[in-house]
Amino acid sequence: MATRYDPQAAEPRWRDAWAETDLFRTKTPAEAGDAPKAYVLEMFPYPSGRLHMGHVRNYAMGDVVARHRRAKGYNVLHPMGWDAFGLPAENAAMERGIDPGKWTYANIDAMRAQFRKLGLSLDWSREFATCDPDYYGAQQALFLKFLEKGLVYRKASKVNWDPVDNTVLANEQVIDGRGWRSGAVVEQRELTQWFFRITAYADDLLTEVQKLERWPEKVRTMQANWIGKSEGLQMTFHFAGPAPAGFEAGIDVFTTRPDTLFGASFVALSPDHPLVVQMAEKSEELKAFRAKCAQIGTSEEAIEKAEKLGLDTGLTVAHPFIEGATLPVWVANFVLMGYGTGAIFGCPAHDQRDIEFARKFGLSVTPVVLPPDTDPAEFRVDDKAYTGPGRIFNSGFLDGLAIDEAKRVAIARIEAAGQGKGAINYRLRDWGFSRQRYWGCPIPIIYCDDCGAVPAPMDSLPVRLPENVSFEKPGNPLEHHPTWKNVDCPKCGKAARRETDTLDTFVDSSWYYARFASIRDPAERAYWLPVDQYIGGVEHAVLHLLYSRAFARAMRDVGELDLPAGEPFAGLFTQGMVTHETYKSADGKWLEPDAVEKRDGAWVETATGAPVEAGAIEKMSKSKKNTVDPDGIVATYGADVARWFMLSDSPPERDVEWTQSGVEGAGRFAQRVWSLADSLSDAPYPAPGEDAASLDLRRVSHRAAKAIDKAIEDFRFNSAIASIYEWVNALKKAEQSDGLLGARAEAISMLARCLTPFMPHLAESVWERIGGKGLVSAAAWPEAEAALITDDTITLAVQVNGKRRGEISVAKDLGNDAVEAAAKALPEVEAFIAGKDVKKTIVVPGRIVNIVVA
RNA sequence: GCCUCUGUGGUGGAAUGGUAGACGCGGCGGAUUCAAAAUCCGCUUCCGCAAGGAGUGCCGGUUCGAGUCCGGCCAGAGGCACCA
Repeated sequence: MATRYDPQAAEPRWRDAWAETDLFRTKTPAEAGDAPKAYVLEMFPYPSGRLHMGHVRNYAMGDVVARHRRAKGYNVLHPMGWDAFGLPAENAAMERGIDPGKWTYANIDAMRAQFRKLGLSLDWSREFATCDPDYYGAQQALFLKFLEKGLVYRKASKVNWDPVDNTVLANEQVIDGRGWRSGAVVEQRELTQWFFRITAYADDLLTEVQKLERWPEKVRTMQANWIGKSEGLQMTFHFAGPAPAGFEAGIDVFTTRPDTLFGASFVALSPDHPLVVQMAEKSEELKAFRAKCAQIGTSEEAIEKAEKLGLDTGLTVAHPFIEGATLPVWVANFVLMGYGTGAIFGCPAHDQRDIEFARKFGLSVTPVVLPPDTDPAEFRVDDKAYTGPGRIFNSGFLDGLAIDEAKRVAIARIEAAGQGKGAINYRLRDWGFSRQRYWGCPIPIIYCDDCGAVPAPMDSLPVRLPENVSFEKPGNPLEHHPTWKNVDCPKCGKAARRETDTLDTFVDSSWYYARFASIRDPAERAYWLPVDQYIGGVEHAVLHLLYSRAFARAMRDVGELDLPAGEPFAGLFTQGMVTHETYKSADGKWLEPDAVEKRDGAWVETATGAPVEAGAIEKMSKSKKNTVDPDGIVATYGADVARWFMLSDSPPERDVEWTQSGVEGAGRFAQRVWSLADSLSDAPYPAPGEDAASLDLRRVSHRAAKAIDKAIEDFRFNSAIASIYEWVNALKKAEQSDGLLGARAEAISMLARCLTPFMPHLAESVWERIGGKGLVSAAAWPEAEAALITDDTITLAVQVNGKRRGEISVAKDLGNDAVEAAAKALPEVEAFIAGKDVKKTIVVPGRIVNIVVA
């Protein structure tokens, strides 16, 4: 009597069995012996309190890799923890009066329970949350070591201020002029902040990212662009007339186009340039101009319009190469204080911004780069700057040189004159990581009126967050706490104050991977790192992944970490999102998938029967109400089915659309697999037969095992799953033939092992049903027998003039001449070559025959 | 504007330069059933009765052979963006 597989009964039973044997606890290096190590890590979650489908997909992928590696004999580290600091906890405190810590730990408990139901092969003994005092205390120690090494410093600067979240944001956290979390338009404020000197590693971060072969090309380019290296010249323009006080030396500019110096027609300063700030004190006109520039702000719209504003300062500077020539000095809104020196020279003929500026304000335009095959007399620049290749002209000693050569010569001339130097500039800025929030890692600094900023003593760590804070007042609760900030100066003992800023939560996630590796034994850090396979969303391509790479270098420089090339993540995979169709009622309200159904081919609201418009397929989000709750899916279909469907439908790097029918298909498949095992008699089974049918089935099995193995290695989980489907279909068919029991039993034993990474619970049930030894989660990957994955006879396609006309079956090692003859003898081929002149025949052994006729 | 990626049936997607459309979803047909559900089996790129022809966003090239390589376009997605 056929039985059905019941995931609700089976899944908890197997999870208990894994827990009892502590199956996924990593071995120590000594226990592991010769086994290679594999550190498989998925980006750890923020404990929002609820799992979503994106989590299921992310962690299902990681689990496939971890379980596969384990089966292949690796000592696997596959940990889980919580990125637990952050604003949502404070928002909950404000809205509902709950303590952020209690709220967070309750969420962690809820999510851990959900995670456990997924059957992930995690080593829970290494679990921690970033809000654990142990963790953030260690982080404070790191901060102090960085400070000592000069990698952390404090300075006053203009910062991005989020008026809704009441905190500073890093440049990386400002998206289109808005806060990445709040969406509020970001303001500029002058504040004293702690900075991480990420620019110290700019060059290394750029060089090494190019070498990360197991990272997606996309992420590598994104990081390279973000770092933004420019090589050029930094030089000084001397004033032609009397220099303003304090600027006797002249004006420094940075340029990547020293070859176009002869085409310079003006120098432009940023409205925030110190010289402009100084002059504005005595000039109402300049003051007004600065205000006007500041107004435009950084909003998307403002930059889109990009109207060029300018004001002539009346100052002039001397041209470095042309005796007696002078250039006017302007203030221009398009010159940014934060990049280079905050001043440029403008060469309108060969820079689009400069030409727009020059045309608007009537400045001269001198072309100095002549495009190839162009008559100098014919060459004009109107409103479009010429930025292509060519030869230098109108340029004295640079005439006739190619652009690159001219750059070198110009730089050499400026250097010889002592007026400047070849220089490299980066777009990357230091990371301001102070945040004016409560729920974060306290910065271990004490301010003393006499001693200044004093590091908290190492033995006073962790500097703990106070409990019983009030969220009544806006602003930083630590600032408002009655006693917490009052401490004595560690140096002089006088009354002093704690730093009330906390660290950006991106600091917490910049080194957690190292904590997992060393939480049991500090000596294991070197054994486990780097992470062999890191998996997460592409939205972290710049922020988290860049910070982590920089942190790994900083940790190396303070003796905390020793990594080849400084890289923490040897392999990176960025998975796509989970999407779902959206539904809208006639009055424009979003409807949940559960509230609608299809009747007679049209979508209607289940409750009312009112028509529903099925809309775009978008990322699951609460606002569009197109989310599907993993708990419900797990309760209905089981964790295996949810995992399977997440991986089956799309390549892992692409988005996958969640569909009801797809999940049902996955559920059907699970039953089908069960039926294969269920239809076998009880073990023991005979050895596979030697007959042709048995051999055929064995070939299918051994080839499938190999194909699945390879596809998992290559992160082609959807292809691995397709191979499993084919295999199962073949096994289903084999049920109808007699005498295949041995081959079928062998196949199902192999299938159980190949299925384990994807559907671990079902695989255990199948394994148990066929009398497998121990747990299949602990079993080795089935090795394909070489003799069974090669064929004696092969099928070759036969083409005439590149078009397929038939196929032949021949012995594998048949000679080319014989193959050719067999191909030509095919009736369907003969029809196409009869009476024609066969010019040549290409025989690709094992592949194809192509007969070329006139 | 610059950079990166992606374009294949009704649909998600397979194809080391070698039989395009594996596998899933959907659809159609059949078996089983009193009937249904479940399950099982088959068919399913387009045109054509067929022989055959066409076909991987568009145009061209390399090759015996191109979805795949090269050049030029078009469209969509993502990233960066007044970065000198």
